[in-house]
Amino acid sequence: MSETTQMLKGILDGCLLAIIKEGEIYGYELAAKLESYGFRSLSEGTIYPLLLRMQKEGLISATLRKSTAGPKRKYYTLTEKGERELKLFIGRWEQVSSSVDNVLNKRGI
Amino acid sequence: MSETTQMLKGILDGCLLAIIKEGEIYGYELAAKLESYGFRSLSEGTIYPLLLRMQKEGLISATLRKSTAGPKRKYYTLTEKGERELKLFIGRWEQVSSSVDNVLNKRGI
DNA sequence: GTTAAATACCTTGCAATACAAGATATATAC
DNA sequence: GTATATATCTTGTATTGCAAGGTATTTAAC
Repeated sequence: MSETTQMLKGILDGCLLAIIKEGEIYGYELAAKLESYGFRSLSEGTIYPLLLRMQKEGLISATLRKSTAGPKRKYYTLTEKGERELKLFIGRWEQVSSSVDNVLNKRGI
Repeated sequence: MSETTQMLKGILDGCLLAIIKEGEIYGYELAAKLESYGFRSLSEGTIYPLLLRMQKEGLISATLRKSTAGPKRKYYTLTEKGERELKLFIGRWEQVSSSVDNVLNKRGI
């Protein structure tokens, strides 16, 4: 297991929501986009199950479309519930990341 | 399970190392310190197993001392291996947190 | 037309870890 | 002796990233 694996837990789902909010996108493209944002190569074994889970939870919805080169693509968009969850995620992230930064910079609140 | 629980995975151990590096400290005190840095009440069921694990891995070492009010305290200090691990953690944290910030601020590298 | 490569998606099972719940022990104050 | 605050540990559960392996489609090369 990679060293950053544990660190991504509870973070990846929010990042996917944030990217999907920018505009309709399909899984394969998402993986590339995450890498462009600085995430080290995330495997499909990570992304596809996550997307399915979030779809089942009603955070995102999917529509199939034909591709110009390959099998059908599954395009995802954010639902209202997904937008609310994204806001909650951002709040949690700000709380946690500022706490960590406080610890690393050695100053209390 | 709390919402931030998953987000703390792979982050807490590094934060403990960073606090222990500041100076000898025991578990009970550590919990209070974490809260002062902004972490919401972390239970002892989280902290003590983590400390034991890190001790077993040789990242920290412990000495028992009498307390003025209560049972003996177990004071922890950082080992050399722990210092190296702390540096690695900081590198991982900077990589991951900047990636997340990139996603949330919607700008690629 | 068959083969190869790139695209695109899914499933199963494992490993790691935060935490709830419960247990134990010491010292002080009443 | 009883209550309270201090201080530590153990067991079991839930969640989730990911490796490994599988399937299907389109285009291009041979």
